[in-house]
Amino acid sequence: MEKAYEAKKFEDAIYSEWINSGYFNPDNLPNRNKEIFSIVLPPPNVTGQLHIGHAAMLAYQDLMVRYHRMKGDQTLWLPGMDQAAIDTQKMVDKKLKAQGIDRHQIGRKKFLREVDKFTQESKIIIKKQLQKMGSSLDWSRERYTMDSGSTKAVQQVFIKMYNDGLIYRGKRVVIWCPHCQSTLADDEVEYIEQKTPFYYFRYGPVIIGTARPETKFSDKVIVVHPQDKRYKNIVGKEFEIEWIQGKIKAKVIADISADMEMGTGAMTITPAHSFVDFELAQKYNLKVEEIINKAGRMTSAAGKLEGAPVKEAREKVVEILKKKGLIKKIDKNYIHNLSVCYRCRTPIEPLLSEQWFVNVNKPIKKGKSLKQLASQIVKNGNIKIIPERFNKTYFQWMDNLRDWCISRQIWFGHRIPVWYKKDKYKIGLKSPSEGWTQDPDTLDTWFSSALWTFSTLGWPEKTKDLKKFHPNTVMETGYDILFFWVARMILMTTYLLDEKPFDTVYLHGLIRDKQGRKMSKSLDNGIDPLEMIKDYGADALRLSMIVGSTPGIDMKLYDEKIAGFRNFVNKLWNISRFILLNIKNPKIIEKRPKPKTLFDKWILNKLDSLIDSTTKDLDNFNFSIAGMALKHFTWHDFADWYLEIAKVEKDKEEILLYCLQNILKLWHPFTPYVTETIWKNFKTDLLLIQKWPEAKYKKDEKTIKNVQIIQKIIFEINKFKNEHKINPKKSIECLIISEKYNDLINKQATVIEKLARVKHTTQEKSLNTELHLPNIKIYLKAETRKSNDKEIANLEKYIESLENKLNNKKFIDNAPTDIVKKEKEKLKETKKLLTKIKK
RNA sequence: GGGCAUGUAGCUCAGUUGGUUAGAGUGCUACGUUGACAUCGUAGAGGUCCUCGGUUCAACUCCGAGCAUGCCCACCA
Repeated sequence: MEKAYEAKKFEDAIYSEWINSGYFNPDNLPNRNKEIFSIVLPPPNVTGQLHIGHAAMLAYQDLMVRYHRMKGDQTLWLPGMDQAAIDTQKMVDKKLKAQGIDRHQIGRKKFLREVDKFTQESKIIIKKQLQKMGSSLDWSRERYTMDSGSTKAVQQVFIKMYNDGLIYRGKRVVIWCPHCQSTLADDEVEYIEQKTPFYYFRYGPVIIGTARPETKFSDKVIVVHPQDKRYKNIVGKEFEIEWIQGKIKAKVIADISADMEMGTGAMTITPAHSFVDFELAQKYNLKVEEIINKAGRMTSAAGKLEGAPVKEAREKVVEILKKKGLIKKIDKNYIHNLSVCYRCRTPIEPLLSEQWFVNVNKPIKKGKSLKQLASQIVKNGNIKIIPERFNKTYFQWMDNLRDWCISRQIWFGHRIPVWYKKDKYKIGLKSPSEGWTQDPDTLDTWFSSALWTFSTLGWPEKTKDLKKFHPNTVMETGYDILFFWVARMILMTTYLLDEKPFDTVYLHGLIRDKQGRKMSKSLDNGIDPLEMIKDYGADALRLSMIVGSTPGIDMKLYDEKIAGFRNFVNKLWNISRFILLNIKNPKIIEKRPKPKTLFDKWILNKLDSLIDSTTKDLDNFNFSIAGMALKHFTWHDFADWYLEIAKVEKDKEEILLYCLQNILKLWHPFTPYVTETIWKNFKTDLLLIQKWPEAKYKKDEKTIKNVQIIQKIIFEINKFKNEHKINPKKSIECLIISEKYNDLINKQATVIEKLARVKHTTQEKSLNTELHLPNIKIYLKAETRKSNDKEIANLEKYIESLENKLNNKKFIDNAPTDIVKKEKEKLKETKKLLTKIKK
């Protein structure tokens, strides 16, 4: 073994060994129990690069998967990729544009061939990157949201939902990007804060406020709140009003959607260009008239302004109303959020469009709608969300869910299985007969991802895998896609399979830069996981994202942090190196060896405790806590103490090996590469499939206490040397006297001598320094004498606080007796210590 | 506007049912390099646990109010 662990020398070869073993595939795993652990990889987009967020998700998932595999569970982690329709199409567009090609020139078929070429290449790159992290994914089951299986599932679902009356075609308000010429999903909208003039107009009997006067051409309804006293006497009446294009008739209705506090409390509605207004229009059966078209220009409803771009029309409308004296006030400091397309930053238009929708409100099963089913299954506790607080977020979103627009006006994606002939249309995969043309649109990319937990397992066929691995045990993903993905999976699965998609949702936080900013291309503050792996190794990168992170809470990541964990990985390497250097043919130690000395007992008891706690922590998703405890044990208990003891007390081969082997097993899910590399020294099966350690843990109080005393003695002597700038290597004369611990100290004399670098003597006279510990006196021969002022002050303060507590009758009366006893003991010992020091 | 989080050592963060003289890593300082490890060791300095109230014998921990920061949703009346 080399002096330092160089990750890049080993990682690739180790990964190949794992792959060749076939053990990533649960069908090949030996000695399985009945438990199932299944998890599906949230499919990365086929647009190319893996980012640090992916690395984090892989670290958490691989941790769980490796743990369960070692426990003997039938463990499946299924990989795959997502077509990311819009993103991918845009990237290919860009690539072609660089060659001077426009996709409309070459046509749909040729364009899709280009997309195919691009995604093929991309998949290979991503796969390699996923593997670099050490992900133990079952590649034999690799899937893609556009492969034949997925496609079949998507088509079948569409048809079933249509037949169940859950998918319909309708003219409804959608989010539209006039530049991209497509509908957008909610998450594809960004907001820019902007100052816009906000106009107040005289509109018959009321004043209305708006930032978008150009949409107001055909507003003919005034809405006020039913309890608004100001307008009580005009509700239900009709008024003739002077408006943009002359006189119009407008009636007043009362609805709770009007906010009394907002503006004047009265509003007019524009059903074709607002979700809220559209719903109101349906409720009251109002006419829905389009004012803006898909190109972002005014329609014939705007009369003379037909064809004008939105911005221009706004200015003109204001001018007209000004001339008519209908402007009451203009607020120039109004700030609002402008919605823009996330890709081209064009202001989006909510507008009426003929699209395909999923009806989330229609009662289907036992009178429950899709969204009610999806809500209920979480409410009933059938799906557990970690951290819990996201339940609330989930319900809020689900309860307010509107019909889901699933058609997209792009070429790449699952094509909508609908055929048109004049005004007729038919659902089906093939043209019904001559003269029918297929819908040119494709489905929202989330439609296929929503089926991911079961389409990957072979659904709609009733496969063995589906039966065995569905529902998934865990869904691990970032909280940022709780709505877009997690919620939609729950919705689709409860409807299609009558079950949940997974038992537990573990939502990790997002990775941020050192300043807490989101990582983005424009800021150029991204951390490339591959760079980090190259510099520090995959294990260090994984640890840096597991330890110190809490689910649902963002985490900052930066070089120094990863470097710190690289140091730990190296420490683990050197611990092993030290142990293995002296052992020629290291055997596997199956049984817990019999302890011979105090420290043997201690380390084995601590190890039992660690095995116990790590198992519990991993079962409870406390990854960070598990990692910290492991790290503490490995570095401090085992390396700093026990290995040093082993240099003094000989013949510890068995215990050292036993501890090391267990440490490696416990670490393996966290740091698979270095542990597997070290494990090779044992010349046996891969660590990957070693059995997870089990231990019956009972705290050995006495041993732990005794060791603490010895540690404290050594610590005090070291501290003394340090404070007096005595070379730690220099052995000084020492005498330790303790009635209470006489036996213990005598037995551990050699350990103390070696670790504290002292020489025992019986000649008390020559020893001019005394250190104080409860029930123990340490005499040292040293030139200097330290000042105790600060220590005395501290102790006096502490004693005072303890005395106050114990003099408090309420405390004595109310606190549990063992607490009182403990406090009394503390006081007694501290007092003793103080008098000794004062002397 | 509605909701959710976060606020603990210079920095990054732990702190699991209320009882610790409040912890880790990193950075800093000092001394060192002992049979593995300078990607190391030993020790030190450094904290009104955001503020104010309340519950309690006891609050970093529970409750309320406030301040600060971040995020999500709604909003172009």
